[in-house]
Amino acid sequence: MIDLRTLREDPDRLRASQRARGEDDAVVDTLLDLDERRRSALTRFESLRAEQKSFGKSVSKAQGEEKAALLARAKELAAEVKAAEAEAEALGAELDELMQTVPNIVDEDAPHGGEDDYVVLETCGQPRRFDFEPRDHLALGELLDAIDMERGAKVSGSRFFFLKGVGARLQLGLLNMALQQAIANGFTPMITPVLVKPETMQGTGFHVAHDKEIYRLPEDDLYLVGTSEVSLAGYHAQEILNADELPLRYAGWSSCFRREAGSYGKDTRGIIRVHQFDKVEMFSYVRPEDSREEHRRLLAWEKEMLDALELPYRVIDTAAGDLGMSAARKFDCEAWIPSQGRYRELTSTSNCTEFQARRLAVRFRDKDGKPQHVATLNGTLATTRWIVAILENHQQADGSVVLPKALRPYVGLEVLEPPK
RNA sequence: GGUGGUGUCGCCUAGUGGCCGAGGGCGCACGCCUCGAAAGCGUGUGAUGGGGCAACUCAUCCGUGGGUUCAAAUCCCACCACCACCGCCA
Repeated sequence: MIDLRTLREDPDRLRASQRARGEDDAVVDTLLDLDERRRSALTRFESLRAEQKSFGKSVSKAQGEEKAALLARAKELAAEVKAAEAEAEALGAELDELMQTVPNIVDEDAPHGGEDDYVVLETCGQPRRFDFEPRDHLALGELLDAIDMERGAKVSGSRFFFLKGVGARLQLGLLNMALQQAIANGFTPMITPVLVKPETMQGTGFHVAHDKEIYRLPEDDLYLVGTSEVSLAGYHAQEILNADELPLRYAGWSSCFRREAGSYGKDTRGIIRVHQFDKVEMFSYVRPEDSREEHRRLLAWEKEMLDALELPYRVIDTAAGDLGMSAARKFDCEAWIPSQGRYRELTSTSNCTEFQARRLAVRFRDKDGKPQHVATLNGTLATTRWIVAILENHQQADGSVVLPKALRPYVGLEVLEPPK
């Protein structure tokens, strides 16, 4: 949620942001008008209510006929108060509903434009030259008896899979390595709920009612998270944190669930795009003025992981039109995928500034003792998809895969070999 | 799933329709006292929104949401969380 007071003082900022995202900036005028009407309705209600309260006093003191007369007037007043309150509430609800649909104000440094208008910030490592025809990750996964898509589909449908044997070990090792790195960098490891209440989902910036990505359990009014970011953002909801405990950094380990509606026919082979995967996610609560620096730190930690795994990748600065609801800026790291001859997203780090905190009411006390919203940020440290890059980039002609040194102790193997 | 109990300002607690427009204690902050501190004494002590340059002021908030009433922390209903016991089950 954006800040209403900022909007009143500087509506052009939101207009510019909306245009950068390629969205309608007329919403600004609608918001301002609604806000104005709500405030005057609220003032009307409040003065009526004050009158009612003082009037009620005289009723309790009066006796006999006088009391009866006062009671009659009091009843009228009560009705007026009720009507005024209802009006203020209705306008408040209307405003709130509209506010819920307004995305975060984008960072002015974010590139303008849509999905293809990203800016490549840097390229790290060189795509490897193969002296044989490299296999794709699924061919390797099947050869290694590590990935079983067919039985995944049998049991759960398309885009589900089993990780088996060295595949299971690889994922556990990878995620554990990520978690250990996070711990070394001061993060508190967390294993989070994967089912959350609607207000948690909504507060993080996902539309429970409209988002096509979300799995729902309507009978229980619970929602499967697409990332532990959701649970970690909700973790401190409704709290006022101590300024001296910031920044708070959590590393969440969870399964993630995505419906992938509308991506029919895209990435249908293998585990690039699946309904359920596992992820270690970094999540930071910081002072708003520290959020840009923290964003760079998260990016640096992502790169540390990718470097340790000896993967060639590039870093892109996502354009405004391709940012999610909550993000003011987003950097993605994309690893080279030899079988596709292109870079694919492995990590994504977003600076959500105070947007999520405002919705979830996560605050801290500033120097003057006043509560202020924190800024929240998130970034990927490892996911199931990374297996794709590891298998493909480190494969050998016989289908075996030489694990990068840093990963070996976590997997307990140096080379993944096809079973005899 | 069932039965019973509990839910008040950071913590503990008072409060069974108007004197609660929430009292007290602890904690915390400031002041007095002191060479300094402790103790003691005094003052203050939340959130949200509206108005105001400001001191300030008005409204809302007693788990959440409804309802009854001129008036609700207090009465009624539903829900949630926690505790205890019972039943069922990885």
